[in-house]
Amino acid sequence: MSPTGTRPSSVRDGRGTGGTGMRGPHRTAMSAGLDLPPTTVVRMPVYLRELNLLSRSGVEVVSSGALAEAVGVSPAQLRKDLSHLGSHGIRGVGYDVSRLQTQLGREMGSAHEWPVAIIGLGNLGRALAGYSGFSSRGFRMVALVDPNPALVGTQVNGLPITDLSDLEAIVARTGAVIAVLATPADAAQAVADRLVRLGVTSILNFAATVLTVPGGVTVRKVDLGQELQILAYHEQRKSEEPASSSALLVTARGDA
Amino acid sequence: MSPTGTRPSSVRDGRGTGGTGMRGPHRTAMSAGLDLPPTTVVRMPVYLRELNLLSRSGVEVVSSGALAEAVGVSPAQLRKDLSHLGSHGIRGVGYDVSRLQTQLGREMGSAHEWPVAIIGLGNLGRALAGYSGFSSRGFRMVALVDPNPALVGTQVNGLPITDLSDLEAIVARTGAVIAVLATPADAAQAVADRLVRLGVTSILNFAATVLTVPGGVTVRKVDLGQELQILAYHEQRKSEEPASSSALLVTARGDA
DNA sequence: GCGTGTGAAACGATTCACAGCA
DNA sequence: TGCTGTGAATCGTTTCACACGC
Repeated sequence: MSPTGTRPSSVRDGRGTGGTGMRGPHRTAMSAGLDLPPTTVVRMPVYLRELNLLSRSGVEVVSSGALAEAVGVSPAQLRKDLSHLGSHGIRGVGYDVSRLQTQLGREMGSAHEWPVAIIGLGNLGRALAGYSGFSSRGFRMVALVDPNPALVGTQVNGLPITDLSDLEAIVARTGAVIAVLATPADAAQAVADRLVRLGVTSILNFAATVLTVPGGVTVRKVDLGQELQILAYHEQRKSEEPASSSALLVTARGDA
Repeated sequence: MSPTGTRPSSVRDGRGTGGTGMRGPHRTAMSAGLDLPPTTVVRMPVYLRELNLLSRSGVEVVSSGALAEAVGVSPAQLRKDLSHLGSHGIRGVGYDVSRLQTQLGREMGSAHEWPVAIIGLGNLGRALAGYSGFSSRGFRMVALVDPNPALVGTQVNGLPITDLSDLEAIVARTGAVIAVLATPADAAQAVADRLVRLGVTSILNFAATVLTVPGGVTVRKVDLGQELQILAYHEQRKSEEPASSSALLVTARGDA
């Protein structure tokens, strides 16, 4: 899509890598900055979560086979993924759970708590505001914003809802760099534009619309209706299929 | 794909369909049942949504370039995706919006309304029960199930919550083949097992755990904490990067 | 022996580039 | 002329298979 500069800030790549060239893996032995393949990045949080679970149950060492099975990937894939962070396993044994946990956590940015703003507090936004899976993974909701006068001033999970017109002030004050967009689809782009102007560089978009943002801003879209439609496609295929004898249908795994 | 590998029960088998036989509404003898590439399947609902929008605004013809830009993919990719459904565009002109809409809708299973059950009505489950993006895309919530006595009997969006112990009865009665799992992580696998036994063959899993299901059952996982962690990873990289000269880092598009 | 780490092979998805047709 | 449809080239991801070290 690179071409078509029709609209304003579409952008897409740039793949700035170039520059000083030194960027590949192993920039420094210690600490992060690794350029992981996108598919690996997506799986890392899953590994991390499983490691936390293992750690909590007192497991100290885990093999790629065992961990892989727990998270539903192949052992080879797990090893390849982990190898991107350098070599931390012990041959013939496995991985030290707590070491790997630390290493992976640092790489994924779990080292500190990220302040998050939620824009749009309808049913979904309110559910997200109280979602325990956020806080347990190192995120703290610091701002709830909605234009609805009936909501402004009320609290969700102990945090007051601020009026949309105060978006700039509250984001600046709380220092949120990650925003969760749970507005109606037709409001999403306008809000995203304001957020970007404020310095927000990561957006989790629940609105069923494609956001256009400048380079340097990361957007992840979660479209719940889309997910169900994907399932419907598979359902339909199954029902059409006349129980073909040798069929061995594959199960789609997560992937996002 | 099929991560199979060493997994225990996973995959294997030819479609449990057996038992209750064909559940899905009509098998619509006519029309495809095309085996689309997984990445294409994921994008189809996005195209479909945009087509609905265009249709509603009276647009009758759209080019791959225009449609592609609206949904954030490259024109070549869009054409390739659509070409899987056969040739429906007009060279030199573009695609007939309503024709494409119909064709795509049929292929994705939007031809009829799918009955859906939601298990787990905590904050998230309740939000999903009232989520307009489901009904507007051809899904109808027909059963809400939760073990909490305080919730059982109350209504969400006009639909009463049933006790978990009545899961079998309500699923059988409503004929739901698609289920949305919004239970705590530690309850998810057990509920999934029961659902599968009941003939449910598609599960949208919001619990932060990997489900193991027999072959023929499709699972899609939506892990909200994971999504934020992916954003955190990118945030971290940006903050570590000392504003490398001409850096113009990439924006992650969908994922899958 | 066992399990990691990793090149190399296989596979799949995306992009390119252009022939073909309205 | 303009845009679709599509083989061919490219790129990225996954899987294989085996050398290496505990």
